[in-house]
Amino acid sequence: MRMTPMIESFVCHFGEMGSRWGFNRTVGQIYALLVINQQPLCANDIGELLGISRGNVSMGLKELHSWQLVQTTHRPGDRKDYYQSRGSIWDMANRVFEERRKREIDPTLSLLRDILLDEAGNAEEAYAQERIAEIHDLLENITDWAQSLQSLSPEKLNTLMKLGSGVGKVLEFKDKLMTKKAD
Amino acid sequence: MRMTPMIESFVCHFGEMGSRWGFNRTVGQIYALLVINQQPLCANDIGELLGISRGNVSMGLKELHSWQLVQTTHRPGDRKDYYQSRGSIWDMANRVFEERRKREIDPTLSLLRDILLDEAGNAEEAYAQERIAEIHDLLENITDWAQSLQSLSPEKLNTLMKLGSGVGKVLEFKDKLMTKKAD
DNA sequence: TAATGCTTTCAGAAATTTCTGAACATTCAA
DNA sequence: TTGAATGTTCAGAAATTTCTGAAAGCATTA
Repeated sequence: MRMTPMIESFVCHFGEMGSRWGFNRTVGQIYALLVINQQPLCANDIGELLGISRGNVSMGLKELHSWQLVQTTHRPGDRKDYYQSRGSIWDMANRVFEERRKREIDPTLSLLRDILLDEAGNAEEAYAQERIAEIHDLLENITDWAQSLQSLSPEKLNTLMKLGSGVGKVLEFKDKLMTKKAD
Repeated sequence: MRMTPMIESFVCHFGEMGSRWGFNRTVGQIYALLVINQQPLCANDIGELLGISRGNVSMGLKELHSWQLVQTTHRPGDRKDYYQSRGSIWDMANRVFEERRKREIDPTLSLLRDILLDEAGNAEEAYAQERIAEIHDLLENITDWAQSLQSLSPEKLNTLMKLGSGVGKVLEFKDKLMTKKAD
């Protein structure tokens, strides 16, 4: 593969974007490269295309592996490992959400829970606990919800997203039905 | 205010969490302090409580200000600025989403769009464009959807979240109705 | 107009993160 | 058993981010 300007700008940008999403620049660039390249690439190719050291490539691939975003393939009569992106773009987004939840939200939730179990020592701490409870509940709601959305089929998720704020109407409708039933 | 162990652990952790969410440790800690403290604090208090320099406090508050997460108040006969967190926890979450979208997603969408406007120079670029289009569409869908959810009232959003994956059932139901209507 | 009390700015220091490359590990073929 | 090809690790170098503190700015009051 050659680095055309189009491909280079994508890979570069994805590197920067990556660092916002919880992995570093190199990891983002390696992944970008593998996503837009139909043929699997070996570690050497990757290092040369991105101009980074072998060690760095190895560490980056290790990271992507732990995120289950790449898979390794082999060619007959060739001992090199070849790497490919794994799953659909949807899978990728899910993985990123999941990983971030595990690394960033869960520990926070657990700390907040611990704090809420403590007895407030004074009025200030009592107030603090109220606010912390709000944050805890919000985080918990959002993550629970995100998880239940992930269990929805992609088609249903798509319907839901297409609905946009129109989902409000559907909810009203459902409310009406529930009320009738209760009569 | 005093830094009790409970409050200290919250503030510390929020600092680390903050750095994952697009603002640095200090900004996270200052915000945590203001959220759990009912009384407004002045810059000096903040610096002392967190053990950071005057300049750092000022920069942190400036950042929080630009995110519209704090407001400044004054006391009669006191020239110092006092700071308070602003809005509900929900507002805070919205602000964070919004800011992150503006800073992280929008530039990427715009780059991807530009790339998609270019003519593919060869088969490799054509394949790359296909994958880039997938990413673009996914990002666009998600952000559009997130935006339309933000326009929903908090109560409706809450209903929706409580529904969890049960939203699937409601969608099926709506589908049936739409089909009947079309008959 | 000078002094005071407070905030802001920013150059460079300190801390943190990322990257390199040499050393080591592993596998296979000769 | 040796050596060639490849992958992995990790100490320290390089790059990046964050923080400090001194200087400057800005009102206000004496």
